[in-house]
Formats: sequence, structure tokens, C-alpha cells
Amino acid sequence: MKATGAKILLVDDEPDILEIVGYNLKNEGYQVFTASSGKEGVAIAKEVKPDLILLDVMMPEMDGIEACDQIRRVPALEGTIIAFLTARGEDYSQVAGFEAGADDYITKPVKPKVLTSRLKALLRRRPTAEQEVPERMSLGDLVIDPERYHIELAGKVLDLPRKEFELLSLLASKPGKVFPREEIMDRIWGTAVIVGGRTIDVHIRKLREKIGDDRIKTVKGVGYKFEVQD
Amino acid sequence: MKATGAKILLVDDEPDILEIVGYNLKNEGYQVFTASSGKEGVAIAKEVKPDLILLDVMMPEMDGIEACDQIRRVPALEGTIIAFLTARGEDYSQVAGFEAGADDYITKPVKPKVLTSRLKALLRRRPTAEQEVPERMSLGDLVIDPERYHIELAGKVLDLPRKEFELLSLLASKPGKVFPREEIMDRIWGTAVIVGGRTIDVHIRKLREKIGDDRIKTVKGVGYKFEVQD
DNA sequence: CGCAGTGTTATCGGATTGTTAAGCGCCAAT
DNA sequence: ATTGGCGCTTAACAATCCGATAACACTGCG
Repeated sequence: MKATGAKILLVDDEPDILEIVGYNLKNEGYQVFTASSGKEGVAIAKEVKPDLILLDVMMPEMDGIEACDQIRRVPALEGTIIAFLTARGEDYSQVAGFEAGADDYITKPVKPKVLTSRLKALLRRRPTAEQEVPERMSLGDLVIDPERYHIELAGKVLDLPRKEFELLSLLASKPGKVFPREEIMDRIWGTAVIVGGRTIDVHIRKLREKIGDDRIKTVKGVGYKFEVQD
Repeated sequence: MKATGAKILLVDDEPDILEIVGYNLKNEGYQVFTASSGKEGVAIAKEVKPDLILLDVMMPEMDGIEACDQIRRVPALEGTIIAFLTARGEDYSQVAGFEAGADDYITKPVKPKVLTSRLKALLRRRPTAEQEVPERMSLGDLVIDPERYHIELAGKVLDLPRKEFELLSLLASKPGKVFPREEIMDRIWGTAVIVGGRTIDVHIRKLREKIGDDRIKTVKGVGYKFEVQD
């Protein structure tokens, strides 16, 4: 599931846990960061602004509860989801004191599948991820329909592969605007993925092949722009 | 907020919880019913047919799990959404392994805002719960009959197992729309159930086997969509 | 002419999906 | 209680498709 690519920060003092859990999460396509103490966790959280933080409760130096508290005080980490990891049988009365605002509570040991699935669920309903409903766009004889994931060109339906579709949607979202290569990279591939220099060009070419050469213009040294035909 | 007016049944043995949660939900415009035991919950559920039931797991007389089980056996409450309320620290894995068919788990304590937003999300994704009795759908030579859990294809009646039927109904509810795998998971299995990655595919395959390959289309990297034949 | 940026094409690897069969739990009929 | 069937999930493997890359051609400009 590379689709999400959310940033997850793991905070635990046991390297084994970090290793194992981190491995599984990476396999699920998440960007994983780790810290081995509450203090370090807070610091890294400020730096990378993760979407979700998985905090062990029992830690030296600064325990998970305090870390949670601190994180909740950082405005920049407003919408961050915090989940606690605790060993089964730990004293919950203590934990219950934290109205610091954790979003979930997971007991160890936990099967990787269960863990990833719960994190996925948490991320899915994060309040920050407002349900942006992509609108159907009409641009002359070109219709882009995000819901159906296809386009209509001069009345004919055309299925596009994912990346091409996203690229076209982006360019067409502001006809006439020049999208610098860098912005295209960011918005379609995200900052985490690094791809070679010719990748964009190749996709552009495929698009041109399908929708006609004159719809996407090259602005040398800058990027590309979409222009409506008439 | 008054728009939904969905019926919500709260089941918890602590009067305080009922009071507080109930108050908040009423403020959101829901019709709230309460019960203080699993037994009572089941009885009231049968009577008022709520759209959503919020079940505390730990209760005397009949716990939430058993109540859920019973409710799931009542045909009239087929489409009812069930969410568990669990105290933080309860053994989740135990609950999770249990497949009574809950749609979500919510841990106490929970902030009212968070709770209502999650319930809202749950209600939103179940059109059947809001739109009265699901209508009979006709799509070309395919007729879907929600009451009998069967379909008619080119005049022939075809009985489908529950999951396959739900899957087909979902896809067919918006022909042409691509349903992302995640959304399918959410709406058919709920966030509480954890299933492997190939499960959807297998059901899709069985459906294709029965209704023809070209009706359900794969959109790689995204999901599936249903297309009406012509 | 040379360079920098872009266009073009074929190819490869891997992620995603398709397919089949087997296992498990549930219910009904024996 | 036992058995058999059915539905759901999983696992293992095959097939497929997409996207990235490399390698090379092209263009315009100093």
C-alpha cells in the first residue's frame, strides 16, 4: 500500500521493538522514523511532523505520557495522531490519568497485522484528512472524471493509468498555469520518493500521445502547462 | 446536523456515560435511545431499529460481544452499524479476534467531539442505514434485490452469498464510480475486522465468475468499478 | 559548436492483481 | 454427537501491468 505514505514516528526504548515494528510498517509503505526516548521522540516529532506517533508508555528519561503531553502542546503538531503502546497488564489507572489526548491504545504483544491494520484505520479517519471530493472537470472537449478514474476526449472514453491520470489532473486543475517540475514531483510523487529526471517527461509524452500534442505545452527550464483547446 | 436525525442506541451499564454521551449526541441532532444492559439493549434494538448501536463491551448480565452477536442474528437489524466501546487497556486482541461483526472499536475515555465525528463517519459510509429500506436496483439486465439477497441476471435468478452480494451491491450502487480498496474494506468489513489482502480479490473473482468478467473492472492501484453493459 | 534541457523508445523489475486450492468454523440435516 | 455442505479467509503461486530507468536523439541558445 504505497498509497498512503504517511509518516509514522516510533518511540520505544527497546531497539528490538523499533526494529520489528519499523520493518513491518515500512513494508506497508509508511515512512518510518524512530526515537528511543520520550525526549528524543518529542524532538523528532517537531522536526518531521509525523502523521502518527506510536508511543511506548514505559520509557526512561521521559515516559510516553509526558511525551504525549508535550507533543500536544506543540501547535504545529495539532492534528497528529498519537497512539500508546503498552505491555498488557501495566497499570492502567496511571495511564487513565492522561487526558493528554491519545487517539488509541494498543497492547503489546501485538501481531503485526493487527497493528498495521489499526494504524491504517487511525490514519484513515484522521480529522486533518478532510474528505476532499474531487470535482469533475470540463475543459473544452476534455472531461476529467476523478470518480470514474477516466477521461473523455471528444466524447470518447479513455482509461488512463494512475500516474498519467494524476499528472493530467494536476496540470488541468489550473489551465494555463505553468507547473514547475519540482512542484509536479512534490504533488504526484511526494517528497519522500525520488525518481530520475526523465520520469516526468516520459509520462508527459504518454499523455500527449493519448490526448494530443498541443494540449500540454513545455516551458523550457521551468515545467509544463495545460492549455484548453477551442 | 439535524439533517441526519439517525437513531442511535447507547448501551452501557454506567448511567454517567449514558448521560454524557447521550447529551452530546442529542446536541448533534441524533435521536438517542439508551439501555443499561446487553439484554435490554437487544430488546430495545429490536423495537426501535436504530441505525447505529454503541455497545459497551464490559457489562453485567450480557456483555457487549454477546449482545452484538444476538443483534447480528436479527434479520430486521441487518444493516445496523455496531460499534464497540472498550475501556482502554482491555485486551484488544481478544476482542479483535472475535468476529461478531462490529464495524468499529472506540476506546474510552473519548472526547465527545471525537466520538461524534467517528459516529458520523460510520453513518456516512452506510447508505443503507440512512436511506430507509434499500431499493431494488435495476441496471440493464441485472436486478439487485436487497431483501432476498439475490440478483437476477438476464432473467435468471442467482443466489449470492452474503459477502459477494454486499460487494456487488456496493459497486453497483454507483455504477462507474471507482471504489478504492480501502473504501470497500471499510464499508463491507468495517474497521474492526482485519482481513488479508487477497480477500477482496477472491470475492471479486467469484462475482465475475457468476455475472461475467466484463462487468467489474479493475483500476490498478486504486480499486474496482462496476460498469453497466450496453 | 557545445551545452543544457527536453523528447523518445525499449526494456526491466517489481508492485499489484488474478487464480486456485486448502483450511476453518458454522449450521443444518442425519 | 456426527457428518456434510457452504461461505469466508488465507496462502501460495502465476500473470499482468505499470512506472522508472537507461540510452540516445533532438532542440534552441550562447
